[in-house]
Amino acid sequence: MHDIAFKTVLRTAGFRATPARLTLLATLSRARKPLSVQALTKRLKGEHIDQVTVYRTLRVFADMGIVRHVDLRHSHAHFELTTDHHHHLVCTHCGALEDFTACHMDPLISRILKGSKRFAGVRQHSLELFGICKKCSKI
Amino acid sequence: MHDIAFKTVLRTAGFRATPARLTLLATLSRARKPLSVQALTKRLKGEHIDQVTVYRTLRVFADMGIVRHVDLRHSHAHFELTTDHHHHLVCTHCGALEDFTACHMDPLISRILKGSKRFAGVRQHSLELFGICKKCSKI
DNA sequence: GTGAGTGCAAACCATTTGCACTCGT
DNA sequence: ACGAGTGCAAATGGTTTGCACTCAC
Repeated sequence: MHDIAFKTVLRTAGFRATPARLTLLATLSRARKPLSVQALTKRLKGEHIDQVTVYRTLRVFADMGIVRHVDLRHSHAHFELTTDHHHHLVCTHCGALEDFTACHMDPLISRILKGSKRFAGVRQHSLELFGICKKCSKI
Repeated sequence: MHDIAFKTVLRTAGFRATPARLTLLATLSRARKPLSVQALTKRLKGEHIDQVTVYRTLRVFADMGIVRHVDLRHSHAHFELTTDHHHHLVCTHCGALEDFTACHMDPLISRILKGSKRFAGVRQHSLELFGICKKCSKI
């Protein structure tokens, strides 16, 4: 997905395609890993986008469904584009990240829903694996 | 697990079995669902345990591995005993909770580790399902 | 008796809110 | 030109830290 596509996505959803939003989307797209608000704001430095705007914009994106909040068990939130469904391996020692796509949750989810008396449906799921990367395991 | 067992667990791990810690463990044990620090502190009211102590104690327990931090996508953390491995269904509308135990992650995890160049092992995983409960789906 | 554990007050830091200004439409 | 979007400053709220006191060992 690139700049012109982003513009269309925003307009179609009834939002304005401002420079801040387009830059933010482009930066997230380039990053290819979840970014914290701080990291995101720093990478935008040439553009002078306020951190508050980053927060507000990320919330809009999350509500739209094009950005997802990822819990990496740090003290602050991380965000990434939802362009493809994937999850993360996180090294609890150095913070190294790796993606994986095959989570095969659908059979599990439908089995759980069948066994549940109170739940009607599942829309999203969190799934992150926390472990040790090869570098840190050698230390 | 009951009070005397908790005492042993703490002592064995090299920690002191103080009233605050034992009460906290008993409360978590009674709750049978993840509690926020606030909720936890309230339930201990008769005992006059400071919220700061609750935070510090929970960290100790989490480091020991007998308590786990659960991310329910609220603005604050929730904690529960790790006595049995399970996960949660969370209603994104009303916050209703339900447990499920069968997550069958081991095959998935070993498959992912085989395919990973950078990761040596996985120790923990997060997995929560976010959806709509039957009550809220009728509204 | 000694140091781990606790309470209280204050600090910290990620995130949110208020309000006046700006710019996309 | 109208209102959505932004920047700046200030508030908020969950969580952490400093320090003197207490109690489990």
